[in-house]
Amino acid sequence: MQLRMTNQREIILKELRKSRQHLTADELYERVKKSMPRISLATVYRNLETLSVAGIITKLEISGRQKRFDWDVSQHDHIYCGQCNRVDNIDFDRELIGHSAIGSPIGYQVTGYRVEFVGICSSCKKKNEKAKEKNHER
Amino acid sequence: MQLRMTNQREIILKELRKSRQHLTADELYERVKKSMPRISLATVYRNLETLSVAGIITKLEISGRQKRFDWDVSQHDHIYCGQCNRVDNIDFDRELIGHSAIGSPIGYQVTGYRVEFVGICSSCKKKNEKAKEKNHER
DNA sequence: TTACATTTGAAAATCATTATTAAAAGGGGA
DNA sequence: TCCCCTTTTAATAATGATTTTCAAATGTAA
Repeated sequence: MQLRMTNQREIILKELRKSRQHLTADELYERVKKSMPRISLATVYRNLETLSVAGIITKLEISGRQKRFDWDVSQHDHIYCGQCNRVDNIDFDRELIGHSAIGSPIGYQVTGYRVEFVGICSSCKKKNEKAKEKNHER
Repeated sequence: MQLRMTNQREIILKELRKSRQHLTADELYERVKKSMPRISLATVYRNLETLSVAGIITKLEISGRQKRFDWDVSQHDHIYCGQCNRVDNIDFDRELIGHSAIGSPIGYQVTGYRVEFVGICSSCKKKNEKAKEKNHER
């Protein structure tokens, strides 16, 4: 894990950690640009890849188009908002699955599993309620 | 669900059902072209979307690049090969999760969850063994 | 049959991501 | 320090998957 910490690498990592969120490459790009305006989006992608291969961050395999990155490398699961694609952590006992007998994997050698919860985040819930009210007004 | 069954729509659906697999849009396109050579890839995408919105098929939100479509709309989980991206069904007791208390969804209204297993499929396993043998020969 | 709506094929556009390339920056070791 | 070699970068082009656009074709209802 002897990974050279270049300037841009360090700023990208610091910004992701500071955010405490699950950001996409371009969200992170927007933030990093503030302190390093000439950085390129490709550099952000490249370093996020490097950092995740090194195990310093995690690349999340989640639904939706854009990938998101997690500063928290401990094994945990996520929930995402089906409306705005926001991602948050969810507390859930992974052992439940690990200990369950996995039936008929038809010749597969199972190496892992991911659990992904789907829902509506609180901010979208509020938005929807307001839109509903407006509908009633008409 | 009163969905007009156009010619192309019907052929696409029939081909997917016939395959008994989890095909990508372009895999399906290649198959459909055989009986309808002038069909366009956009039509395949368009109709797969329409069919899945209507609940006649399922669009799979899986890891990897291309989305896959499932003729089987019953709720079940999948395993995918991390090497060739092939997708298969996996038999697994979803109740395990449904009954588990879901901790701190921080304001989310949970609407569902997906479990995705990862592994190496039997055909890739074989391939790898052969490659290994070849390595030893040298 | 006419009039309107839906669907299609072909092509262009979009979106996220990766590859290319020439220039800049970083390490050593003499 | 200077030289040489490797890595990284910014900018841009390229890629792959999917979606959009639009004019033509098809379907439907009165």
